[in-house]
Amino acid sequence: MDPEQLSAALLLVVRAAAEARRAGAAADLTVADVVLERPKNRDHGDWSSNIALKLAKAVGTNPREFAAELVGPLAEVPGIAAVEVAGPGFINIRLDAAAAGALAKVIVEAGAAFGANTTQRGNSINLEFVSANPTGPLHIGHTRWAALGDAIARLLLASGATLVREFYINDAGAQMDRFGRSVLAAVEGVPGPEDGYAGSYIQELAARVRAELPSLDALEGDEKLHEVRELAYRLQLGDIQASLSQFNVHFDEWFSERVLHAHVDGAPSLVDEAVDRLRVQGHVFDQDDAVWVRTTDFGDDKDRVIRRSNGEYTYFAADAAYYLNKGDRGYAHKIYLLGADHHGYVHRLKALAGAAGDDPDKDIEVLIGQLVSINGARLSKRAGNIIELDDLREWLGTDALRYSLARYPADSPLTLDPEILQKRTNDNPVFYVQYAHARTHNVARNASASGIDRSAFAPELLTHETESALLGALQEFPRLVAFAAEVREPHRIARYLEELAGLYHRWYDNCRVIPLGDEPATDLHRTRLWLNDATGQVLRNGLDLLGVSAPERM
RNA sequence: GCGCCCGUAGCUCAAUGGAUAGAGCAUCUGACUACGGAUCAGAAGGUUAGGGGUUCGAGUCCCUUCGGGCGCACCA
Repeated sequence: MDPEQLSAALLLVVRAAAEARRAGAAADLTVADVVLERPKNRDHGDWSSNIALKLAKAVGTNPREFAAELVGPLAEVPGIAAVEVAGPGFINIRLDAAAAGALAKVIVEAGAAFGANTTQRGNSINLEFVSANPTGPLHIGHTRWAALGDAIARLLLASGATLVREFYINDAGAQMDRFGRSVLAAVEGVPGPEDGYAGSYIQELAARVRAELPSLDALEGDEKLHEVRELAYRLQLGDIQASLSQFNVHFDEWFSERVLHAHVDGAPSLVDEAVDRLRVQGHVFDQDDAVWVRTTDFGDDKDRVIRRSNGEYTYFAADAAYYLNKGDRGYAHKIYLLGADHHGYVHRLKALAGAAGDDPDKDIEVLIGQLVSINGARLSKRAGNIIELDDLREWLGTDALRYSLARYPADSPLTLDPEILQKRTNDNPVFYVQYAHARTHNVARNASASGIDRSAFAPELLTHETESALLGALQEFPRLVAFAAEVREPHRIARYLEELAGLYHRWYDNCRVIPLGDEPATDLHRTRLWLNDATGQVLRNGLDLLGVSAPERM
């Protein structure tokens, strides 16, 4: 018996009880109103409903009394073993062992698909994240957005959304010239410009540029600068792409800002068109020889210049064109994952959506992630004291790194302690979860060697307290995936996996799959193997949603 | 000054307006002739920064004070 069936049964009972009281409010009730929760405290049963607390007033009684009227009919529902009223009027439901245990087989048969759901079906989403300037290597902040963004993408895809992972390449602004001049200076062995990039990676890029462009010395002036800049840009972007790929983050679209500024066959650029399109919507005005967008109409604290008095576009103009382009490509819903140092940009992006005629509350979503730091130090690419994604990955491994970063909500500032991250202990709970998964495979291997197989399935035998708890957690997984996708919070998957791993270890301690000594193999052992394998499957599916591997041996 | 985020156990952090606010680490006490102990059982640890409000019910929502982070360009 799954939660949907239980909700449907509860709905029927509630309707009948409300009608008996001649309360019209019950007629409008749907399954969505009858929310079942898995109680935190196992003593409160397998499932719990607060429906009596919510409806008591509407049906003209108090919660406990209304709840009491639901208990009898509910207890008659097949698969329900016990129903009781608790506290202020909660209804606690306990399933019988066979109804709860049937899930083990469902999971094993569904395999990798268990957890997939359709709650996001029909949503066409553009998820933009990382979007680092191609002027230097990815640092720990980018690493956090990469881990988080990719996990959010996996959650939404598992929930049925149409989604593209997109990386916006800021390759058209003044920072590219500073980058080019910095590399050129290094190539020529002279000090870099004061406003340039100073990390040691500039020297490395210069060496690679020299090696790949032996004819460089024949060039001069702007031509030389241009060649150096473009080659260094390609090399740096290639490095970024390789870093992310090794980090198991694969973008579907690498969108170059230059596309927005290009005049194809002399035609207006996408940026030109974007300003015109915003003007048509009525949110653009001219003042002091500049062109402005009235972003204050959408909550910004001041209006923003989109085209300067000298005729050049601001960065904001490219963003406007980019936003419109995403819509033109068919993505009704645009999600931006930005660092907290860009939070001042949220109102502007919302205003863009509004000025484009979209709904700022629905069509655009900006997720702000707080900064990551190490030992309290703020990291700066320009100062050159960054900690690179590549170094972190080699140091800690993709699995531990991705898991640690996806384990916390984005809006919680995160301080990584190198000392703790180096330890292979429960400070890195990924080891706890992965070990539980490896253990399920070990048990399955041993079972096979002992002649225990899945030839019999008798779920009514799964009566131990730890089996009931384990089944309860397994049952929650599809709803959790849907919820985590809806609120864009992958850390809920990580926390769930830790709980599930703990429940598995406790079950393992109490319930043997393989007979001890001369004990004969029974259907109980065989049925437990189903539960063992089901748990391994859910651990694997959950880890996969976080982009973390599930080793069969450790 | 204005805006956004945060403040929860000694530490790192959870908690969809629900029941006695939970995990891990650290501390203390136990379980290895083992389906790999990278595990498990138990103890201790809290005025959810302070105050007010909303309601059947507030760590969560609203107001306010204090403390911390970040941001407030015709830069990108």
